[in-house]
Amino acid sequence: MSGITFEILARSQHSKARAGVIHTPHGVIETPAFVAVGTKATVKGVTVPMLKDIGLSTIIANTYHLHLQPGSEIVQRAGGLHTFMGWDKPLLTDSGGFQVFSLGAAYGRTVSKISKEDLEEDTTAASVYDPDVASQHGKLAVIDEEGVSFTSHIDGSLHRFTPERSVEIQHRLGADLFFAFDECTAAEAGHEYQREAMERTHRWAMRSLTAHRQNLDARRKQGIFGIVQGGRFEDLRRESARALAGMDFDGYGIGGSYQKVDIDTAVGWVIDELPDERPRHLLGIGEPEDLRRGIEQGVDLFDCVQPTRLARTGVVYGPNGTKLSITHAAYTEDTEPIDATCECYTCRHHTRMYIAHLFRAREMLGATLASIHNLHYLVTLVRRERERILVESESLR
RNA sequence: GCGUCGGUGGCGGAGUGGUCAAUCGCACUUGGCUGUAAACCAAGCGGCUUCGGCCUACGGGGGUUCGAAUCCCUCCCGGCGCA
Repeated sequence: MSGITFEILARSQHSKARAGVIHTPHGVIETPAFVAVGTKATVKGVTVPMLKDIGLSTIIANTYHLHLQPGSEIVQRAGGLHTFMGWDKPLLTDSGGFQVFSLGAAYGRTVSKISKEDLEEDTTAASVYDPDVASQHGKLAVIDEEGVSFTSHIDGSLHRFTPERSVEIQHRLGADLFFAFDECTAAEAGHEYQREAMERTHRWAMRSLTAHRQNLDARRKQGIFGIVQGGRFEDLRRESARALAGMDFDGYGIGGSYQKVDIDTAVGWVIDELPDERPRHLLGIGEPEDLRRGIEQGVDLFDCVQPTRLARTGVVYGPNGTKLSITHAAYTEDTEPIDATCECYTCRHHTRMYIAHLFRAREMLGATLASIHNLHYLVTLVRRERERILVESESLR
């Protein structure tokens, strides 16, 4: 018996959207939901009471980062991730697979998880994982069939992740839900490499699932999600989703890199193939428009660094979702809040000119106030979408 | 008043005959950021430009020189010392 269950409460009559509840040992996640990214057991710059005030129900932390610092044994000794970070609500951990991408193929390059333009296929993408090539390029991660070897970005020490090791670490961290170890590929990787990486990810998924099932205690408390890959190729995406659907995960992550248009297409293909009764998590996606599209496609969970990273670099979601660079000259004497219609702590208490001043003066409160606002903006956006699905569903009856 | 040191782009501060429209830092301006090596990174920052250049600039004025932010004279301004 898994530690988590998913219940669908309502379905939109206009799209594939659905509203539901994920029950976890640490409470419920009302879906669709936006999950805050708390990589190193902290949502950067925001305290737990602030997160609760914003309305966040769930945080996702990272296996790779917590393994390197402070180490999963330390977290376990603290009583698990919940106790360690003082968060008593649902928690997820990502497997570290994304770091294989960001420290491997994407390392030192301007490769983004999202590519906006039509990229030419890079048929040599497979070769970037060759150890020699990798060392030439100064990459920190190298992939083989068994797992990934990587050097710590913190102190250069050598480490190795296998699916079993990732699961073991995630058991120690003790989040309510965690992800199977996967390989996130670059959007421009060609079909050949995407297939190779995808098939390896499937084998890793099975190994992760097996490793999880062997730990009866963890199995009772934690759920595991498999991650669909396949790049932007329909055949691969569908194949990947079908393969994972056959593995009886508690839910499914949709991973990989995308082109902007893929949010509609690739996610749609995947969802067609996934079991309806299991939750789906679109990994690493979080622009307002992407959230709306994902929800329409039937996505239940999202996580993204975008709100907090943008906030720290002085960009906030303004009225109607426009992005404001708060340090622009225009705001230095602007007595309005970031968004007069916003009900977040920041907008209820502070002006644009004040926040602009904090950023110019490099005061850390600026990043905190901006993060509160951006998180609130996305959480509220998703909650409203959820309410709409519920209302639409009721009107149908 | 005498002596002395110094006046360089928004600020600080290099440069001390040509490769200087002038190193660098700060400030400023504008981009970028989507499972966080990110409180970060990048570009710009005298004016004009058909992007090849052109013009105006290193306190003011004058001079030496093929050539001056750099040397000389003079004036103005500031710091310090002595009266």
